[in-house]
Amino acid sequence: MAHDIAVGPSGAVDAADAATGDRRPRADALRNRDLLITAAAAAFAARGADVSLEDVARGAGVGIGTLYRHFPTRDALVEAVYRHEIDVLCERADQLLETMPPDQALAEWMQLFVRHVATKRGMLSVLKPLLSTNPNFSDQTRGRATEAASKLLDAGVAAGTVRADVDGGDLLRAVGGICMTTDQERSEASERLVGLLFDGLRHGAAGSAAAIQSGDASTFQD
Amino acid sequence: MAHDIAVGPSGAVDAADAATGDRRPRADALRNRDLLITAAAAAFAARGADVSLEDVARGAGVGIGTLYRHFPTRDALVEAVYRHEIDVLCERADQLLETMPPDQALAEWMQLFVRHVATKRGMLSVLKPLLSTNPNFSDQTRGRATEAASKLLDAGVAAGTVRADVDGGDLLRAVGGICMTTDQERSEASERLVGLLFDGLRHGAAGSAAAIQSGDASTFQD
DNA sequence: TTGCAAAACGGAGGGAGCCTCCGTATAATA
DNA sequence: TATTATACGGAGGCTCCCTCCGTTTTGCAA
Repeated sequence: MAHDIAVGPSGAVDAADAATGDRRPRADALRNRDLLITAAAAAFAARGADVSLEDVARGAGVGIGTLYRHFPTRDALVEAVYRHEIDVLCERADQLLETMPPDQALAEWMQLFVRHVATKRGMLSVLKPLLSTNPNFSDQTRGRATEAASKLLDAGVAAGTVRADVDGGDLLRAVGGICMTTDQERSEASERLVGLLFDGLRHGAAGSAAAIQSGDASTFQD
Repeated sequence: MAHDIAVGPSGAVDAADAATGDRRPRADALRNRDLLITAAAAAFAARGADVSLEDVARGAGVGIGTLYRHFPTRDALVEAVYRHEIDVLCERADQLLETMPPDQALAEWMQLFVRHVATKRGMLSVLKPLLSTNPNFSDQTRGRATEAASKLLDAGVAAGTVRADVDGGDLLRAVGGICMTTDQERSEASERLVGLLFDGLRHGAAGSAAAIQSGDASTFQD
């Protein structure tokens, strides 16, 4: 699943790679890396944030030393698992934009985000503390999600159905924050709150007065 | 704090008291409890979430056994420190309601919440993982905050300036969640997001159309 | 004041997880 | 096949967690 994370084909290795002396990893290294990510995902989902890394290594069938070589910190391991989840959401943003009006796509994506997070119960308990504690966690990965959020927002702004003074990063933080405070049984509450946020996003849009007066105010009442 | 548990005239001791064996805590126990809370607050603020409880005990000048007797879990200790912070916010809610219109008080309180949280940097790194991971954390304390939020919301709903389909718990979760995703340097971003949320709260209020048409749409533009 | 439980104290110690280090095994290369 | 750069694995040292129990202190009553 995460093969593309590894260094690309040797032809694509750029000057920086040459400078640091990077070279193509050995086959067993690549294989073990994947085994570890898979085992970690399973362990986190099943047993939550506090799994011992020794257990993860055991689950992957490798030694603890191998785990630490690939992922020097616990965070690094979590991030590798996390990245895949984000990829899924980013892809969906594009799909949504292709199949419905921007504001609807945005609303849909925000809800999708909540549901997606709610599904990953075990993972969530791992991510939550990390995301909330470490602002530098996964700048790169978060950047991809921010990009997706921005794309949706921009499309809405261009269509005049979404206000212009919120950026993708802000939106992501808000939605993420809401997800973080609710547990699985309350995911319905999250959806309501995210709906609320979305209403805020429409409020003040270029064409909002018209939308409101036409009685289209409450988007998430169904 | 638990003095009222103590009995009146000895003759009035009832079966329940005798059964649970409740009695007034000893003076040294009370003193050590306070010492521990103070030391913990300092340690958390200075060194973040990962202080060893052994260090906290040392800082308070008591043994580790004493710490564990008073606070059987790390969470219990954090909660004791946390409670005080919440008390401050609850008091402010009442004050605000007395001095300004409900919706304005609500907006003000939400912003106050953000700023208050942003100030407690060190504490925050302790609270965040806890609040987000443990849904049962401090039901009681959280209950007090929820109550304050509900009071503000209810007043707004009664005045027709706030929509009626959001409860205090939801609001608290949303604001708390937003705080959690932003760090100190970005507290200004949190304020913007909370403002956004507030706009969502007004949108759909009994009197919202009038408010919007009177040009009072953007509350947080100053 | 003195004596006596009851309550609280403190820290040793067993257990668990973290992470490093280095001898051994293995894939890539010639 | 021989060589060497890489990667593997797990023992071991360290820290922290938390419990347990002998010692100390406090509050109460005589």
